[in-house]
Amino acid sequence: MAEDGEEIKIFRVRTEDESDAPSLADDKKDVALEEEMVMSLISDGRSAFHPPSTLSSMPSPLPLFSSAGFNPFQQLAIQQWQMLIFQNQAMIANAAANAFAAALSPTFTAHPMPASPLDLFSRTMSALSPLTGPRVGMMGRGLGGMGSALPLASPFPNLLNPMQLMGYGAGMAPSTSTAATGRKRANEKTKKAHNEEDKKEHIKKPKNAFFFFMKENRGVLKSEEEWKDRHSANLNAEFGKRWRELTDEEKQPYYDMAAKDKEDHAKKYPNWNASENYAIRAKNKTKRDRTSKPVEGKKCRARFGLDNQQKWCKNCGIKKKCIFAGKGEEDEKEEREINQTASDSD
DNA sequence: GCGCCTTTGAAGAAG
DNA sequence: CTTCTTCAAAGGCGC
Repeated sequence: MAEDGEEIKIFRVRTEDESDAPSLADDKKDVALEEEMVMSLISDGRSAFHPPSTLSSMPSPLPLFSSAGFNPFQQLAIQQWQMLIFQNQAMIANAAANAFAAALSPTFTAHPMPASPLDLFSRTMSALSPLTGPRVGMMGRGLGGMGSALPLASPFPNLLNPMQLMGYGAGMAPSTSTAATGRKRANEKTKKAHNEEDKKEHIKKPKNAFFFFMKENRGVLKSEEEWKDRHSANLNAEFGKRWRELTDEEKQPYYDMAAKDKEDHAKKYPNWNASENYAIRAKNKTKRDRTSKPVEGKKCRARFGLDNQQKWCKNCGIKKKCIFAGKGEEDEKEEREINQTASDSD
């Protein structure tokens, strides 16, 4: 538990109760409009990023993010996302408001103001992530006093975002990366994918709730000064701590994501079995012995020795059956020896 | 290039 | 049925 003065930062999700009720109807209208746009985007069945007539007649979007240097598919995705974002300035403003609230809130230090258009773009991408759904995700904390932040519904449930195309997971954004770094990572990923195509397809396990929690909040934790340069293992330990501090209700959205992931996985790979992955790495891996406890299961005499009888269990102390040991012939013989030694010394 | 670290939860294997 | 083991993710580090 928290010590005096120690601040516990827990990644909580916003519930509907916390959202801004008066704006709900407007938001629903916006979402419906945007869903219609998205449906028109994907209706030709060829590309989710095919420009619909309504968008192609729009004025040029703001130059939020240069798509120069990316491959044509990524460029198209970026440009079209910019168009969508251009139409969703309320959301962008909301992202900025959230970030501003975060900067002002004494209990929330994770999110300073967007440092650049790219930063703002990245955050918006994160907020619109299909994975994030109707939740605020990384911006869910520290908004208590604002009241003006709009709920960030995800209007594009079927749309990939450019960050994912560039190799970043949903909810993640290259906070300080340059476009060149993004390209490098994308190329590495592509190269790796090609190599893996040669081998048998490796179907990964669906993620559990805790992994969704980590995935969604890793960027947030890493933006905190204390955790900025820490090793992943340290971060994960912290995630474990924060996860345990969440209530069941707060964990529920992550369990829902895991259930959805499991369901999708089962649909996609109906014949897949988790054990298919078991031997892939294990055969090259020295098995870590996590169970070996040197003298576990033996009697107190063997565990602690005759010189440490004060550590023996109650039963051993009164020459009865040891509560730790399994009893076999050897044990009985050993016990007889103890008894004999004890009576000899009397 | 690959295992380790570190977490939780799901699932399969083993007892 | 219970317990144990593996693997999902992340990314720096060491061999």
